[in-house]
Amino acid sequence: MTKPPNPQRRSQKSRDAILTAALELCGEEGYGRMTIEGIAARAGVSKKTIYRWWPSKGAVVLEALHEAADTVAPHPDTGDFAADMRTQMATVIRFLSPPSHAPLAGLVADALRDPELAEQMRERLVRPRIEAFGQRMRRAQEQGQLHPDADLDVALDLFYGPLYHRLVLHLGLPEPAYLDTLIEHVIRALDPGHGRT
Amino acid sequence: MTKPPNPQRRSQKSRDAILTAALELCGEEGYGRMTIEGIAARAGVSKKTIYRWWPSKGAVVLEALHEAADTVAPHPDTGDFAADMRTQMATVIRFLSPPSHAPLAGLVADALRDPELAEQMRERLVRPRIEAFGQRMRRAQEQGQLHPDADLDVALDLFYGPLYHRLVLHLGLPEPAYLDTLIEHVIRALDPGHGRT
Amino acid sequence: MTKPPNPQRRSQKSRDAILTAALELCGEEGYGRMTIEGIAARAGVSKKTIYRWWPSKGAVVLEALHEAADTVAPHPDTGDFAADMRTQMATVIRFLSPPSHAPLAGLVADALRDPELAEQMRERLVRPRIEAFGQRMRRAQEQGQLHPDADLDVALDLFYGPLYHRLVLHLGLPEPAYLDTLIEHVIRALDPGHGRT
Amino acid sequence: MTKPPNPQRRSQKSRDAILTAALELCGEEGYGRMTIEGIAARAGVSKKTIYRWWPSKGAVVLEALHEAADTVAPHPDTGDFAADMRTQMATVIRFLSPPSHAPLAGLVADALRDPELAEQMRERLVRPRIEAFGQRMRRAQEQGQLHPDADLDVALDLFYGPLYHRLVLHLGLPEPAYLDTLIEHVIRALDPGHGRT
DNA sequence: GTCTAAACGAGACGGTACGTCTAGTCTTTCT
DNA sequence: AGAAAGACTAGACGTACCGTCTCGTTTAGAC
Repeated sequence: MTKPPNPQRRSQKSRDAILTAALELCGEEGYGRMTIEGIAARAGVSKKTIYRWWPSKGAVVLEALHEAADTVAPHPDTGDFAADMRTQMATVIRFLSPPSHAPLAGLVADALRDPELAEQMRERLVRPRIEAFGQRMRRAQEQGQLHPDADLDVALDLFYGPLYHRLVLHLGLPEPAYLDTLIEHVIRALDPGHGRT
Repeated sequence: MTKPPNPQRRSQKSRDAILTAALELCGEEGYGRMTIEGIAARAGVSKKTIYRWWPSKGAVVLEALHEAADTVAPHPDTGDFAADMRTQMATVIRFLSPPSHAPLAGLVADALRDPELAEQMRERLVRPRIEAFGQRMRRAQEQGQLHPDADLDVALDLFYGPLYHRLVLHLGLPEPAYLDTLIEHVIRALDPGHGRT
Repeated sequence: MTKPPNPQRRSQKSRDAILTAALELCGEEGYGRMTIEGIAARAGVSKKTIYRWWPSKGAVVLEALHEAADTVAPHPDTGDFAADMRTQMATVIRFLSPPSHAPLAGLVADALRDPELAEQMRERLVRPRIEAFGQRMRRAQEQGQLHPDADLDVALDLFYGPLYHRLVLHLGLPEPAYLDTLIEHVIRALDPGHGRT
Repeated sequence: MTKPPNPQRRSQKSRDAILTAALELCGEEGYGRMTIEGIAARAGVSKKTIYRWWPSKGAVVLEALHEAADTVAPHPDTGDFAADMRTQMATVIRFLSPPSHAPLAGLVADALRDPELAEQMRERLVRPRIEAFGQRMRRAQEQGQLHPDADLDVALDLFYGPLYHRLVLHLGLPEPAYLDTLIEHVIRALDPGHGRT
């Protein structure tokens, strides 16, 4: 019944102010204490304008992260796969700390109870990063730094699983030394040639 | 200043009704839509009684899960470590999948924004299961099914990390065949003898 | 600072559509539920166009009523003053009764909280009708049907006061028989010869 | 579905604070600009508490007026009916004039678009005053100051009609001298013995 | 077996944020 | 330049829960 707004007439200024305010407030007060009203006030924007373009607080944060994310944690390629993974994962860890103020952690929490948001998060935020990881991994295989039969899915699970496991069970994100240990184990796991003789 | 209530005079009937109502409502409406008011109404209990004994909705669900959990996913010991892990992890996966995932997923979501709850969850729900996993792993080492130098933390991260990673990023929990692949990789990773020649 | 629009370039079509839409909506949904947005939508006109020419919803309705009113309740002159008053007042009563009372009652309500609108209503809608009543009364005096010293203000108050009194206190507008009784009383009151002996 | 609140547990303090705040705000900002939010803030009360006991702003003002009204305009009885009417009507006029006219005028305006409120206003605010007027009038008849056949309804219409007529059409409430003239006319009208011989 | 203190049910309270609504302004595009 | 379309800021609306706070009413341990 209520016809959708016309995106062509959208105010770029308001959009930017909203996304900026959301990230700021998330950092200052934590995702949980941040409210739509607070975002509107900070951005100097009417609540209506937020509700016109986003269905929920999570959707705003998702778009803000999407906007910022490409520059945040790219996969470097220095030629040393293990070292590059260490660099990239350290960035991700920094991005998830501290959990209560991390936009991504809040988004993860909301997505656990909002399937629509979960799908958006997966498709817009997660998938592209999985893709980027896949490309880096394939280069590592071509350069002989990773076994050519290594499975992308398994690699993803073993590299990043520990991070989210520790994040959501509050076991403490890995320290650098432990991160090295983890990466070493995973690379070994991905080499099927190392099975028992 | 408000003195704590006397646990000796606590009504067992109310406590049980509250925990039962919480799990029921969680299943029926979802964790997010469940409210303290709703639990009180369903349990035939005053809101005050809930707030007297628990600080938050999450704490109620945590206790309800704690009550139910010991029986949920014990670590079997048939003598075959890989097979036992497969069995146990399959149980965990079932527990993390719809429709039964609501209470735990909701709890995880709340804990991401409530450090107090996060600590309770870790100490009461997670730690005991880590301990149980540790015992099973040590037996596997004694029986020569796992390398004696295998690191407990790494093992935990690599076995269970993929599950939570996939849960919170909504990538779909592992199917049985893929679960086998994962376990195989992890056991290989835990064997330092499989390092480069 | 915003200069007034040039009335010469005003679109007659828009003006008519707005006034028509206002009266229609007033009848269909009631004055209170009618909105400027609704009028604009119904008239196929931009809100801006309404605000350009009228300061408020009340002003639109006022103009619409003004347009329609001259033909509504003229003072007949059959030579019988009492009978003519009965006719005219019956018309007014019909105008103040459901379902047609919506525009005027709404206007009256708005004017009670908007002095600007109140003044417009008095000058454009009320004054001309008082003038018309005055002319009819003076003819009645010339024809000897009303005492030559009868006071116009008092006559107006006593004839029409009961109508508005009953309208705004929701006491029910006069039935025909009671209207006769009222008119009889008023005409008697206006004859100072009928003072105490 | 939503069961009504229990009046026995109602907080008298909140009720009084709300009614007081409503009348104060009405005087300070005017009925139209007064909001439920404003009343709640001024009274130090939650909006919910207002909505729990009253359906609308008008209902609050109605109750506040009802509370205050008995003491406002009683019908004196000095033995001189005309003089007493003059006194009482002057009080009413003062009550309907700025700045004190705000609550009643606002209520009248709201009642014109809210039938429920209109009925409440009539039954709780208007009827009792009509009854009081009727009693005074009957005493005047017994004391021979008013014709024994004088009609209560007509008397009410002719005495008070001019006040409301002038109020809602913004013609200016009667000055004292004109009030005398009016009363004189009305008393004459109510004496059927003064008809033409 | 009373007595009595505290836990209980019920639910009203002050708050906060929600998501919706309309007012009135401003911007863009078309005629 | 006027008008249509409609996005914008502003802010009140009425609702939902929150967590706190009385109220009487059980009820269980101590006397």
